[in-house]
Amino acid sequence: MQRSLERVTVIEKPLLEQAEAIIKKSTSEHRGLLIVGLCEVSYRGRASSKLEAGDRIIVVKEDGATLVHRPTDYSPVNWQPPGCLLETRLQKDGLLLTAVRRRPREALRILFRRIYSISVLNLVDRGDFSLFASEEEMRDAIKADPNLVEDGLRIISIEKKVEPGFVDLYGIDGQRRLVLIEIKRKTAGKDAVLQLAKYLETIRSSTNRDARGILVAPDIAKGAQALIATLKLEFKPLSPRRCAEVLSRTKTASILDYLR
Amino acid sequence: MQRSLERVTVIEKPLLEQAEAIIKKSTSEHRGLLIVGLCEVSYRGRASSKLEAGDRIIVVKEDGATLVHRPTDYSPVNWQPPGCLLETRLQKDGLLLTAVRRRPREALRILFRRIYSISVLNLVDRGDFSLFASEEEMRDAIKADPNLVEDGLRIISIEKKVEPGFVDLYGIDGQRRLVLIEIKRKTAGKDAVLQLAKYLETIRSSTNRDARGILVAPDIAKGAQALIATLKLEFKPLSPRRCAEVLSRTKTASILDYLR
DNA sequence: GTTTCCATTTCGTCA
DNA sequence: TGACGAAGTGGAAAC
Repeated sequence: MQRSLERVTVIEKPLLEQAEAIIKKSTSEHRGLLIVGLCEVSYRGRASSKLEAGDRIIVVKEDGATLVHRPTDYSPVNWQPPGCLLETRLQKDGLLLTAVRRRPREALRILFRRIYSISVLNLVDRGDFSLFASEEEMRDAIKADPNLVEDGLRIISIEKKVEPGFVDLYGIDGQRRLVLIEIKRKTAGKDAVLQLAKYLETIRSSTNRDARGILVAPDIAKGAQALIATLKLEFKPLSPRRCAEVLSRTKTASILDYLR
Repeated sequence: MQRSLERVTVIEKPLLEQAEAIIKKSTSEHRGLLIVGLCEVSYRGRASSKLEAGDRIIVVKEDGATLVHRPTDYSPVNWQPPGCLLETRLQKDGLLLTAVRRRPREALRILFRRIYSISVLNLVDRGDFSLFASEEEMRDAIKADPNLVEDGLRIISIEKKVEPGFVDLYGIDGQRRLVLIEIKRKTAGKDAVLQLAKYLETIRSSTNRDARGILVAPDIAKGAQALIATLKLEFKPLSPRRCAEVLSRTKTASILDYLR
């Protein structure tokens, strides 16, 4: 069939009978689908939901991942993760598309009353994706250039085990004092401060040495700010952006330079 | 223009020049778009990312929400939330679609090398969406029928303020003892146990009365199980599903009966 | 497999 | 609008 060689094959306003055949064939061949139509949606599984009739965009991917998108909003209103079992059945009341997953047991049911268009996809995507300046990369940036946090700081270890978990960075400052660093990618809250305090307490009692606790984050919540003062910890503002820049200079010719 | 009255208007294999005009018109009119094409994507903002060339599905919604989907996986590889500013520009190297948001300042750049199809959407979706048996609804269910947790239990207040936060339910059992209830929609971990223990400690010291702590959840993690015993707390298995059923009986003829 | 924690979390609610 | 917690969170890494 020549059409299947096309990256996209569009069928406009198919009868539900036609749509049934197209969808069955596409899903059996593990092809992606874009369906725009009038439908009702229900879900049963980790929770239960019901979506009354309306026009929606349904994305069915090669791996079975199924998304039901309304005309607005970022999130799909209903969905099914990759690896689910897809079934299509023409009923009296419409064309039923079900996506079932076991473990957890859950089922998505899309009942099409009308279909405006179906796009059968045959896409090729081998492009690499890279994301930077995650919390881990912030650690790397600080490790590469501890001056980001404080002049004279030296990092001894990262993700050091300190009960009851791991402290992000562990170092020694210019006055040879121990420094614990807790990193947050975004606004740090009380939890981060308390976590750091807990680690600090553990370190102080186990080493019998004083230690500084520095919370590194792009910003700090008000309540956390007060806690910082109360617990005599410190806060050092540092954005992921800055870390990405530092990483781009420190590590290698960066992909950042690629981005305009 | 008659075509705009259609729910879906498909343009297959447009020249990039044509695509530019179509996309500009559609976005200016706040219409949704489905674009399938060969593109490169970059993002700068809360983090930075670069996606090399490949075939993708781009969903642009009426509210500006923009999703870049690869042929597999649930999550969009890149996106921009609703309310962003969309711009289209034809360049020598392709058709550039940018979605910019302020606060946080971030930009999504999609450079199309080729476009396989564009679907201009004109969708109508007024259907109500209802999700049930969320954690909040579990609270409601237990409040409506405290026997779900334990016979003779009476609920005094919900979301009661207990430093350092709020305890889900606050009640009195058959022996007139205070009962704190922590609810989790899914498997409860140590964090839930520790949280409950903290509230319990606060209550015990502030009221000088003993109190029971009951963790209500569909399941409990192994480590949390051990903690429960150690801290002399209690665990009561209760599924969101069960809560939904109870709510359906208690509240009104349920939407549950609707499903399936 | 389960547990834990991060996320360009998103999404809701509430002060 | 900001802050805080829940989510059918999803996703990755650790164990």
